[in-house]
Amino acid sequence: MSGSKLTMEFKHQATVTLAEVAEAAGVGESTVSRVLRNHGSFSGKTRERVMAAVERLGYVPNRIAGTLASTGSRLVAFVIPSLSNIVFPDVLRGASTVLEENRYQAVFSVTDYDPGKEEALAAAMLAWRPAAVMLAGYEHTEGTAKMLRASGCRVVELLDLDGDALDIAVGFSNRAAGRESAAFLLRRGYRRIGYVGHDLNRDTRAGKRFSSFCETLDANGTPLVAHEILAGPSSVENGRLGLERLLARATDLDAVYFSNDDMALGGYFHCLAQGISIPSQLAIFGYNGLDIGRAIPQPLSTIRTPRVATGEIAAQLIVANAPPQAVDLGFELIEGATA
Amino acid sequence: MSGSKLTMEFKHQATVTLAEVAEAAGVGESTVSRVLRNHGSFSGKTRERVMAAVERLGYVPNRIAGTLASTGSRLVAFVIPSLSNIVFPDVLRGASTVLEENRYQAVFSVTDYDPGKEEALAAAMLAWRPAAVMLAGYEHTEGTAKMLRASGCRVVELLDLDGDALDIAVGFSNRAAGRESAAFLLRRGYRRIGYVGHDLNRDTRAGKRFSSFCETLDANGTPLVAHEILAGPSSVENGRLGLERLLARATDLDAVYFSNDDMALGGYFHCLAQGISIPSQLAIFGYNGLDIGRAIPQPLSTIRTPRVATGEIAAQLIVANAPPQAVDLGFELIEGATA
DNA sequence: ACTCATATTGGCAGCGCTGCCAACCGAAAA
DNA sequence: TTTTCGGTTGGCAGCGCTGCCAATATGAGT
Repeated sequence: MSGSKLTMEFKHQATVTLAEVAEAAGVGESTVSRVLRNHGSFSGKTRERVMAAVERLGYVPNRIAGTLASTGSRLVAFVIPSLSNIVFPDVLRGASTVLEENRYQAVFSVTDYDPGKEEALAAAMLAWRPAAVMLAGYEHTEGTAKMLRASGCRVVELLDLDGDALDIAVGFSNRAAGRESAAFLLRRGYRRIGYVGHDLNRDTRAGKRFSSFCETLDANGTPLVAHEILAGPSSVENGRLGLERLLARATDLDAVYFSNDDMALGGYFHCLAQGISIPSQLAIFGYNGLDIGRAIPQPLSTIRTPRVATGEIAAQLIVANAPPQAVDLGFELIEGATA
Repeated sequence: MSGSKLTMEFKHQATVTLAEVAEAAGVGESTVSRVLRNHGSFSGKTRERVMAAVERLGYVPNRIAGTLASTGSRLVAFVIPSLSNIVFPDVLRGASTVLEENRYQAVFSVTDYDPGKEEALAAAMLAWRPAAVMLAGYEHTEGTAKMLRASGCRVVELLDLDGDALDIAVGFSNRAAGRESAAFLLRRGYRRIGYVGHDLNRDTRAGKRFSSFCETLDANGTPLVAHEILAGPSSVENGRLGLERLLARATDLDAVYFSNDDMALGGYFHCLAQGISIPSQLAIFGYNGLDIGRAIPQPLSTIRTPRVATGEIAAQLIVANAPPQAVDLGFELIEGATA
């Protein structure tokens, strides 16, 4: 019983409305609204009276009501494949900084790399009438694309530029990354190259890197010698396991390309544990440019991607209501010491 | 000009309302509402007619309006210190799974470990009238606590149990973690112990671990020999740097406790690079139980924390509208090979 | 003192949906 | 035939705020 009483008291507290503030301040509702949003004109003493009442009553504006009444929503919806893959927290981090500065609010949901789930979650997001929906890459179901197009809200596709954008795209070319990785290894003189990766049907961006990587090797007349694809998400452990399996099958590799740095670190540790010397016996090349790659005894050779910047720029474009466009942030090849 | 026309078309598309669906289906608004929420009673043929109209018009319910009209909001607000520290993405991951299953929506913002910012962001969150606000730990400003208490919405404090909860708390005791870490090292025979950590004023949970760790050493009559605190967030690079500095000052340490696994990995790599043999010359102990700690050549000795489970349980309690309580999920000491 | 432009202000109709309530519709019961 | 009752259904008043517009106040100019 004291529980329910408490609840009621809470409810009462929570329920201070604009109208009550207006009454307490002895002004009209619209005046309070103008003062709080600092929009329109009002006198200094009015402002003080209103602020005093707000303070006294502990008024917290109701954004739900505000959003319904006005037009734009200041909500930005992220539909991301994963939170385990550090890429996405990094993007969110970049975006949230900019969004918070501009009083936007981020909402998110996680698709687990499942296009069907992406469609369902995108629909759920649209129900909040966000200012923008941000998703990873270009590979969406027909339904998702149709829905987004029809929604009238801005759409930002992140971390990929190899395809046609629905509206805005911010990122870099994964195909170019795969190509440059291969070119680098070839330039360094490696010829018997293998690959260790995770599920490419789900992570289509990793798939694009892999296929361009292979094409580049083919064009050079030194095709990929062997590859090992592990089910499940990328992880250090899987990288280690993958390299172990790959080397069991292909003993004479001189370099291995990994789907990303997590996997590459696993490979690095495998070599460390097995006494395989890097890069003289085996070279290792990753993707992402994680900080940890610089802290291991031999800095990891990899490609550094602008993950945080991708989030920042995407958010800035939305805040500024920029026209449709594709922004190429590029990437940086880190020579490192492992290849 | 074609741009503005496009916008208008979009707007038109986006603007399908419940009333239009009702009209198209030849039924009343409330009937459509009942069918869509599968709540209340309606006949089978009515259901079909409504669903057909929804499909035909591409209707997406407006949750903003729905939330305003009804009472509870199905929004859960996360106010987290950081997205760089993997702890928080892990918690979000656990929570988002449960929330999505229950048609709740997660919103978040990042305080950057700043209590003042936390207060501002919590206020902004409250404006969305969420069903619950989830924050890290117990250390909030007076203002934050007061505001949350007055808000009438559920509050969940995560990842800490050493203090008094506002409402619900889910996590484990950081003090116990510090204590057990020290006890483990002592049990193993280490006596000249050092510490490498990051900014403890900001990360108060790391601070609690550190102080309990020291108390335990003191109680044993073998106080901490030296410590090195680095400004800025925890990172592998800082761990490496920290250990380097620590060893420069205290040459005869036999074990080092790190504020978390990131830092510990940095220390591990430093030893690897310097040829310091682990654990015979120097033992290393971390905190968090990251996967990568198991993949390095010598598995890291550490404490594994239930980060994902913390998010899951917290979300479940909110979904179930559980009464105020503190849930201790405990942690697991991993003996590893580095201490 | 009188006029007119400008600065302030309040009233009120929605935004799109939910919740309540009255109305309606057979079919079973009287 | 009339009454009864549960299953269905539509109408409509808000939820709390914003945007528009009319009303009032202020102040400078003559």
